[in-house]
Amino acid sequence: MDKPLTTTGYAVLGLLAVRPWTTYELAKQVQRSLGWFWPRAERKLYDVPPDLVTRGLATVTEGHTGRRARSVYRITAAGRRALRTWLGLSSQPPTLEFEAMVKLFFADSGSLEQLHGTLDSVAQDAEARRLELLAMVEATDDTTAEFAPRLHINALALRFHLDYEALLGRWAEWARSESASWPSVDDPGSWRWRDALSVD
Amino acid sequence: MDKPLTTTGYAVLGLLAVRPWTTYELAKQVQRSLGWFWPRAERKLYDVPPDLVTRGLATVTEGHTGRRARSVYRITAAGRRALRTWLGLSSQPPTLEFEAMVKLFFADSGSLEQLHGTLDSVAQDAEARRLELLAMVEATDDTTAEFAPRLHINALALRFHLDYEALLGRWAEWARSESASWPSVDDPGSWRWRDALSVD
DNA sequence: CTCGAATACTGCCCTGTGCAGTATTCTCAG
DNA sequence: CTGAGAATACTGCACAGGGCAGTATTCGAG
Repeated sequence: MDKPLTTTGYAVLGLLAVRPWTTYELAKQVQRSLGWFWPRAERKLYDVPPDLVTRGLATVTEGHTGRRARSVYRITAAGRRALRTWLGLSSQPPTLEFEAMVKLFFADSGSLEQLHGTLDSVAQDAEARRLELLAMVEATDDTTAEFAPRLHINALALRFHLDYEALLGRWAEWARSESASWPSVDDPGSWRWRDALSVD
Repeated sequence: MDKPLTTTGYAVLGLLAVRPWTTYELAKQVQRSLGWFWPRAERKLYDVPPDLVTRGLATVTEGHTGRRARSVYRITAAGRRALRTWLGLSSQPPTLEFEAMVKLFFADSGSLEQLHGTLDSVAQDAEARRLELLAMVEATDDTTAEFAPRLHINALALRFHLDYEALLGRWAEWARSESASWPSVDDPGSWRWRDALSVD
């Protein structure tokens, strides 16, 4: 098993570089913080730390709370080196999975009402996530935050995600109002598609 | 196998609603058009059409070019009904997988130079994809385009993707110049993270 | 006529998801 | 002090999906 570590592996290694974690904490923390740009099912995150141990990138301390198991994982020096090396490698381009856009793309097989419903949901969901991000910013306190020495880096990521959710919301509202002028979903009437694609 | 169709299944069904396709064409077409918002490996797309046939949503005509097999898939009436029903269902929120953002998030385990390299790549890749999209717009001709009656819908999707790539590029350039003022990757000096998160 | 590109797939192993299931410990309302 | 529900701490299983290698045929340009 000298296959290269996956991005998910490096993501967990990155968290271990901040402080030691139990698997359970790790599984929750990945979803809270990295979940915004590297979403992974909780299930998967239970497999990753033991794999890091077999690779010598982390160590495990098996403890317990009463009768219940509780494994604490710590990064090793080799783990820090591997992480640092990885930070210098080139990255895969971002990939977007956007189910509502698939529905929009095939909207002419349905009704204008269905398209409007899809776009309204996109706008509402994006706004909900934007408010969730803003609440996280509000709740951040320089003195008590767990990641206090990492707040400047967090801010760069948050700036992107706030703007990204805002873009989603604005686009969905724009698309809804543009398509509202169409006689039907497969006939845009006098609507000129090139006007919608002008580079401003 | 009365499990619900996956989004990938509906995506292929949607293409079949436009016109009949061979598996090979389908595999290429999904990557060219839907690939921007529903990326799937070519390999996977060879499994989908036969599955649609077993569900009665498509039919297959086994033909050949010389000695080589060539299966043409067509949507059925049941397929069109299934597609139409699906267009009215709610969608999963968009998910973003952004490896470079994981690298940014753990940038304090590396150097400022590594962070700048990551951000430069993000900006360059985003600009390359934006130009690719603009070239697609330029090349579109109302009279000959294969998807001529669908250009208005295409334009809504393209507007999003152009703005999305522009956002990626602008964000990466902004993050690079902001972080350029930091004394080191784990010390932002006098840089105030709250200023970066103001809502304008 | 030849060689490389395009066509047309299949097998295999791995990553990752979703869901159900199991069991223990903590917390707080009554 | 007690009982119920939330949080902790996982595992198994089936299925979706990705990456890569491999196979073979046909087309088109020089």
